[in-house]
Amino acid sequence: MPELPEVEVVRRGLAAWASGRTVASVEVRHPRAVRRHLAGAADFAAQLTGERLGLARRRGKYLWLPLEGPSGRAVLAHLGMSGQLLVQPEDAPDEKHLRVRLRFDDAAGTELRFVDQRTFGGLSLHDTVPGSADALPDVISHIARDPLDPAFDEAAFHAALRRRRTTVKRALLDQSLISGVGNIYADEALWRSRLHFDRPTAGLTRPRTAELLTHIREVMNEALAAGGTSFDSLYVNVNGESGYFDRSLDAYGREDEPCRRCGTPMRRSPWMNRSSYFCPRCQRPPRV
DNA sequence: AGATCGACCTGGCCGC
DNA sequence: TGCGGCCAGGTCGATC
Repeated sequence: MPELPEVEVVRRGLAAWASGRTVASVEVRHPRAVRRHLAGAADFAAQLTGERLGLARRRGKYLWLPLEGPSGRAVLAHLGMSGQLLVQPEDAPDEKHLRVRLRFDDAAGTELRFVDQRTFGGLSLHDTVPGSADALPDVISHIARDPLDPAFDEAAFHAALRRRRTTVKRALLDQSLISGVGNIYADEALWRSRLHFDRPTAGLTRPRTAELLTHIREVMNEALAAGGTSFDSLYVNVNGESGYFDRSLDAYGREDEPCRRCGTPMRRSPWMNRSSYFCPRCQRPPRV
């Protein structure tokens, strides 16, 4: 399940192996992999063909490549739950769940593939926000900056938490408040912060918000370091299991296992059609 | 406008 | 062994 660190590793791979190349052809093998394109997959392919790809960018879990032509557009990617962007030799066998293939007009001998078992992810083509330095696609202008972005506004984030009538984990997963955090990193950061997922955000003090952000950044940077080590090959080859799943998680998936701080058995609570893992002793639920 | 919830999707796993 | 059903979960759009 790619969250911010995994997506950043993919971005670096794209910057190294796809940016600067010109698209020779696009093959869409599954219509659902092309998103929000009313004119259809064939038109998507036609629009992209002949375009030179600019430097790969990322905000939260979204990735995009600005097109260097005069259109001022960008090709946007979201990996969803199971998406991968792979730079593969042109003669490598097709993956079972290959959805989109981009061939290039150079002699590098590699192509870019979007592979996605569950098709929650996809590619799309968008206008970019006028004047934005990083060619932000207009459809993701509602996505907040992520906590690793130097321009992330901590004071504004805290103010938004205080204003909202919601709970802390819901807020962490709300990509319009802070982006890049998914279920796994939310649970990890909350455990490190000794915060129960159901704590109201309105009661958070500024130091508590600062501590939470510090832990989010720590867990993401550790994951990035782990994922980065697997990125030394010729190919972008990253998925939700990149590196981070090899290291031990402190909260996620550890139901009934001892808390690494106090030894109390960890718990799993059903939460918004998914699960929250927490230590019932270190992370006390709020009084109702 | 803010909050909530269902739909989307497929493979792995569990229980009968 | 086979099969049905559940689970994983990020995002968007509909609804209140």
